[in-house]
Amino acid sequence: MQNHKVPQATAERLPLYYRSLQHLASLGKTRISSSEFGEIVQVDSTTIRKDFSYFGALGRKGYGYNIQHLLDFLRKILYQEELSKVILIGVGHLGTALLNHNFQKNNNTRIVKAYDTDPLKSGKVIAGTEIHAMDDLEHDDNRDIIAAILTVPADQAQSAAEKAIASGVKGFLNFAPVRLSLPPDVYVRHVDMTVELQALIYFLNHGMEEKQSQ
Amino acid sequence: MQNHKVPQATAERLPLYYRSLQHLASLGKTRISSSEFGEIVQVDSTTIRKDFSYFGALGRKGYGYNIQHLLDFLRKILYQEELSKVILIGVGHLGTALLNHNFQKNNNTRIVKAYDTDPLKSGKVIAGTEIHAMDDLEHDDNRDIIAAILTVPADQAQSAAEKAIASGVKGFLNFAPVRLSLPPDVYVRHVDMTVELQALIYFLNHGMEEKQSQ
DNA sequence: CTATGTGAATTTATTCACAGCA
DNA sequence: TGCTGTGAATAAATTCACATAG
Repeated sequence: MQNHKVPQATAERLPLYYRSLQHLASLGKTRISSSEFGEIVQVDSTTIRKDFSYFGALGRKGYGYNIQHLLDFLRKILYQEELSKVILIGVGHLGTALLNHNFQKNNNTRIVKAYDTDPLKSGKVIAGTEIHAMDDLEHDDNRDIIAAILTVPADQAQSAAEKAIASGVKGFLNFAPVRLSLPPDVYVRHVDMTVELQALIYFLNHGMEEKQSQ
Repeated sequence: MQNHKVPQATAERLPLYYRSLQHLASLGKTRISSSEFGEIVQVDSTTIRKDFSYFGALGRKGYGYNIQHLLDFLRKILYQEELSKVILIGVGHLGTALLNHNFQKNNNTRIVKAYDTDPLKSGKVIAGTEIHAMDDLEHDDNRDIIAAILTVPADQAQSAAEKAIASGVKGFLNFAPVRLSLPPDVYVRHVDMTVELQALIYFLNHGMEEKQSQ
């Protein structure tokens, strides 16, 4: 069995598994059962076993899963063996926060360059990352960049994304509160904090006590 | 037909609809069809019609939807008529960014108070929001607070959440990269940027060109 | 003729139930 | 016995197909 038909829901849980297993490994833990792991990541143990089963037999009956073995496997499938370079577009409050954070912790992803429209910002360096002028974006060669993090205001998101695509970027993590209209070969994930907060308030007010999201 | 059995997926789209309709209204638009709206929010038009149908007939056949009517309706169901007060726990880079942003735009939600462990920060005011000492959290009366935004480091998230619950908070928007173990009447939504970025990288590398997330 | 509203069909995801290996 | 791996059953969400109202 190979990754030729991995359900989307499964794929979206893999990074969570990966990070959690890294944490367990750092505590010195070497094996774990699907039920113990399920409690930690708050995913039903059957779902975990099924998720792993799409990639073949990763565990051992009566034993559970070897954490290092899972990590080695997930590192490959999540392309964490090689460094994934991303750019950040929009160095406002949120963009600056992400630059300072820069996904350092056990994560082979790095913001290598940032862009901003503000001429006072371009040329500066924040947390080791140089800020370029937004006007340069579409002319740069960013074909070695896998994705862009979009932290520009809503009204600039579409045009910024188009410039990034012109420079070679194929994916976006979009923090701007708009949906982008982009070519079908471009993949976008939205991180929409306002929507999340309103959804939270909706569920709290309508009493969905049981369900934990994601 | 009332909101007595609204699917979770529908509920999670309502804030997106609401914001997008606010934007359309601000452009002076008064009516919209499900298909035109679907293109804007990137949700299939049938899904939109079905979503609205759970709340009764909000549109008119042959006409579409009256934007103001939808807005009035969504404002109620999303509890945007009254101000929703939230607190922010953890005034690091991300927390500071959220304080500066503070959900101002057409959103009746406000961060009214922040907490941080750093004694140098408590007492200060950022973007009009006062920062309190983390030690005060569990003793404060936050029963008028609907939710807390958790922007503390992973290893502090669980204990910070427990203190917030002690103070009366019932919901969390959790930015910390851990799953929280909390009483079943507490609702948590996770905003997990690292997971999102890794999922994006996964899909880009495994070629899922078609699908747009969320 | 347009565009909603909705049962029915389909697809996707989760959960059950248990066979089988260590 | 303990725990995985997986077909079968169920549940949830989406999409189809079309009747119907304006």
